[in-house]
Amino acid sequence: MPEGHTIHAAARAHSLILTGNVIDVSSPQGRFRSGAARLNGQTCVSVEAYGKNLLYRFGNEKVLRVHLGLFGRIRSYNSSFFEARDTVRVRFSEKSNVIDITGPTICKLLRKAEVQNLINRIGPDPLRDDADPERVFSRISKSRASIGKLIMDQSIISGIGNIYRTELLWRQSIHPNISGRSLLRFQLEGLWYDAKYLLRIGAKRNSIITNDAAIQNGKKLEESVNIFGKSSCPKCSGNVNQIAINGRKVFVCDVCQPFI
DNA sequence: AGAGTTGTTCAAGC
DNA sequence: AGCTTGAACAACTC
Repeated sequence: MPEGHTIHAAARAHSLILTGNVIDVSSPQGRFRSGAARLNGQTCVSVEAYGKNLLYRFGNEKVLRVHLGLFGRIRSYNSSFFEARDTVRVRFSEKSNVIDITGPTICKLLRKAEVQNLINRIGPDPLRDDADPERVFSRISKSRASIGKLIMDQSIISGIGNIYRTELLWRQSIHPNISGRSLLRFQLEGLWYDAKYLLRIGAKRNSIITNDAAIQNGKKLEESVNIFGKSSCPKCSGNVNQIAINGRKVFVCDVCQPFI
């Protein structure tokens, strides 16, 4: 049952107008159809990120939660004459600027209480000023699970994905299979502050850059990372092993990241 | 054309 | 309870 919500918003800070149907993604029919929406003129007052969640707040206190998941994309066009492809779930538009969102795993209007629940259940986000790293340290220190798993658990720390996981652990010389509770304080701090550093660069450049030497000019991912997808370690030239954690590839240098 | 992918969530079982 | 695994889902690229 497609439950369509119609929104028309002008985002002050981002100067966008959202027109179109915002529909729970669980509806297979939930897709944007040009001209299908009747607008109700709600103003988008802010756009905010909590980890990988984007929250678009509207003047009527409603909040649009967008999570791009693995396949979701946000594309912008300079012409409103670009017809939305039929996979578009939300279109923001203003004059000749258009932003389309496709493939989000979550794209849903939340009530106030649901927003609070969401914020409460996701871990501190290194990109946020209000994030408390002690919450992260204490969770990791209590867990027997591997740091490779914990660091990508969005309820413990939010924002880190598969590539940052590999790169962070390599940069901090920590083997992914070491259990969380055996990490030392300086290692926890190393991971947190490096995550902050790398994610800031990523947000600024709109690209994953973890190699200090990489000056990113539209280069490929492989030139911007250290060992993700690589077969040899840039530090010691040794062999890089590929392991799987929760079915995702993780790359490790057993020399630089000793499994103590 | 088929494989691969920068992710989450739920359910079930140990 | 904490942890693990598997499945489902998404849309596009090469």
